[in-house]
Amino acid sequence: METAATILHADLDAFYASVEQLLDPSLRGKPIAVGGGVVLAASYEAKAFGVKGGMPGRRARELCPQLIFVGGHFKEYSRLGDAAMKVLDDFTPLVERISIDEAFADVVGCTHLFGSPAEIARKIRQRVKSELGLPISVGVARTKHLAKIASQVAKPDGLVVVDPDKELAFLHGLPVDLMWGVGPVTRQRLAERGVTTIGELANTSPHALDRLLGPAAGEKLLALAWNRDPREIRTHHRAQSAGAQSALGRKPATAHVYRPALAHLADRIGTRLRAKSLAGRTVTVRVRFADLRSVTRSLTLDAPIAATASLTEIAEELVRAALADHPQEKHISLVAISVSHLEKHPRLQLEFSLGARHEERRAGTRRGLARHSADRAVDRIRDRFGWASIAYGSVAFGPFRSVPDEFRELAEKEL
DNA sequence: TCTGGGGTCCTAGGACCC
DNA sequence: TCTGGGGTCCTAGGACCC
Repeated sequence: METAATILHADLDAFYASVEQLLDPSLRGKPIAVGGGVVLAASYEAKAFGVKGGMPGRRARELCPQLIFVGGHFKEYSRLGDAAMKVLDDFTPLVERISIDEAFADVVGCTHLFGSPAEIARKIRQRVKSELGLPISVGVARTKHLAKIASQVAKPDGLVVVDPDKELAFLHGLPVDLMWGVGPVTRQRLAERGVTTIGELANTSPHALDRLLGPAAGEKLLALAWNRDPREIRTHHRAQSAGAQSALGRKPATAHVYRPALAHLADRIGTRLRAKSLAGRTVTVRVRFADLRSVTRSLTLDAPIAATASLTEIAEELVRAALADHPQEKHISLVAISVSHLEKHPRLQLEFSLGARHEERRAGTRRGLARHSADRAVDRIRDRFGWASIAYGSVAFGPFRSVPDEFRELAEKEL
């Protein structure tokens, strides 16, 4: 017997822009963009002009002179995204939240209560519309990959159900870039071989795909093109890393530029880690030069750290080393820090391994403990009075604010 | 006015161990 | 003096996703 199509992929349409149009009826039916310097989200009316997320605001205005920029109601995005996803929870516990506006759900165990998967999908769409006032598209299929493609095809504000016996007929006529894992580079490489549809990809030799995309990617795409998707619904997974970045414009590659930026980033990351009693062993920095090329440097420690001052020091050292390797680069446009190899830390056994010799190790231990209690004091003050109520020395003036912190938080994954 | 921010996974080379 | 190979970890870079 064939497996039934019980996987749903639900995706709120042009989410931030739809929320703005919901909150301000005068914006409905008009091309709007959330953001300013950069477009964070565009309404469908704006997308019709070619306006897309991530696009510089100036470029967007060129494409669509009547474009209306609106500020973000971040609290509302968070509330409405959660509320929409909670509608899925009312049908099944098997929900995998992908982001603020997107989730998979498996309704295999609840059709006897609520009807067929297609009927459940209709109910979900109807409830999100009537209770929250937001359009949401849903794809229904036997696999996650196909359900996701179905919801993309359904947009805007639609429902597409893929019957198990019509899967390949549905899939093979679609362009390759609808597939999970095909971005601009892969799409271009495939196009150079004359492969533009998923059907053409499916009929390309494994050997050719190997050479073109590498063994793992080739095999994966071929499996997906034949609708063999091994991925299952994962109800809760935790992030493997925590990071933060800051675009700087075009700034001299000097310590007095990157030091306060790194301190701010380390502060954000350290706060998040400590809030979840986590610490990480690997610190990675990225430096992007003025021409947008970037380099990374990383360091893996013996023991995990979470103290802001330690993260800052290591990040500074790594950035110094990266810049020293590229002395001809005089300007930088972005710095980033990421902390990985995360571990739950039961006690204050942190940052002990800063020196090789015994004395140094003891000094390092004392310093680590002192840093940890300083961080805890700051964390507690922020819990009561808000994040901006206190900051580390040179960060106090918060000079790097290309994007509001509230927007950053929307993109953070659960640690 | 030269493009935001938070993530995941894969590859490839080298060090090191057995 | 020359010769094998597997496994794991670390580092750097890159593609991709939302």
